[in-house]
Amino acid sequence: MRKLPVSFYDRENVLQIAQELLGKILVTKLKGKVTSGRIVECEAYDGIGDGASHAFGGRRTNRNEVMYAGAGTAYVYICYGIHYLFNVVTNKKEIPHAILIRALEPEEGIAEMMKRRGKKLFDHSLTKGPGSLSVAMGISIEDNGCSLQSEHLFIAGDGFVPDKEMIGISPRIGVEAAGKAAVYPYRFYIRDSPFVSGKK
DNA sequence: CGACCGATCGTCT
DNA sequence: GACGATCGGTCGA
Repeated sequence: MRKLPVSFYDRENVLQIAQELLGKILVTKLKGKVTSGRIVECEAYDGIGDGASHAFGGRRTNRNEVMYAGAGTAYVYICYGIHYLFNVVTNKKEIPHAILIRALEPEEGIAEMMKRRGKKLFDHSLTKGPGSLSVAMGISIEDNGCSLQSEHLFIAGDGFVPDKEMIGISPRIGVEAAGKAAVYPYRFYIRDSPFVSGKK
């Protein structure tokens, strides 16, 4: 298992990177607890021309400032006042590309994830959906701006690459109000994974 | 199983 | 002062 280098994130085609993130492993190490999960669903947000992006039209505020940081930075923000949503920033500094991680298949530390989620029984909802996976992985607003080369939060590969036909593509979820961008096929997921959120 | 709805608060207008 | 890149519970079929 090998941490993805900055060069993985530092590329121009955010759709390509999003697709390549499927099958990679998100890892956190917090207070001695290791939790990890394989990425099975993500969405690309393609910079200032993307009507569904927080950076649409070059918008730049305290909240989304981290989107303008260099490749391989964590962008975490609060959604609906309740949920932390975890994104990875791609492309060069000042170019606000990002990928929202929407679902994982748990690997290590399942008991710890269940504890964080307040679950007694293991089921697919453990790491299904961006808000849920943040809780399971212990990701919070404190991780906003954190480098993904950190020891406590990173994404790694173990050589597994999903076959092309395992990958589904669809419009993004929850962006109905984004006009033209609402129908862009920027969501990527593993077709047969029960941990994928939304419709297949 | 699908549709609906309330929770909850930081962010931007 | 309105509005979310959501979740989980409830209700009805």
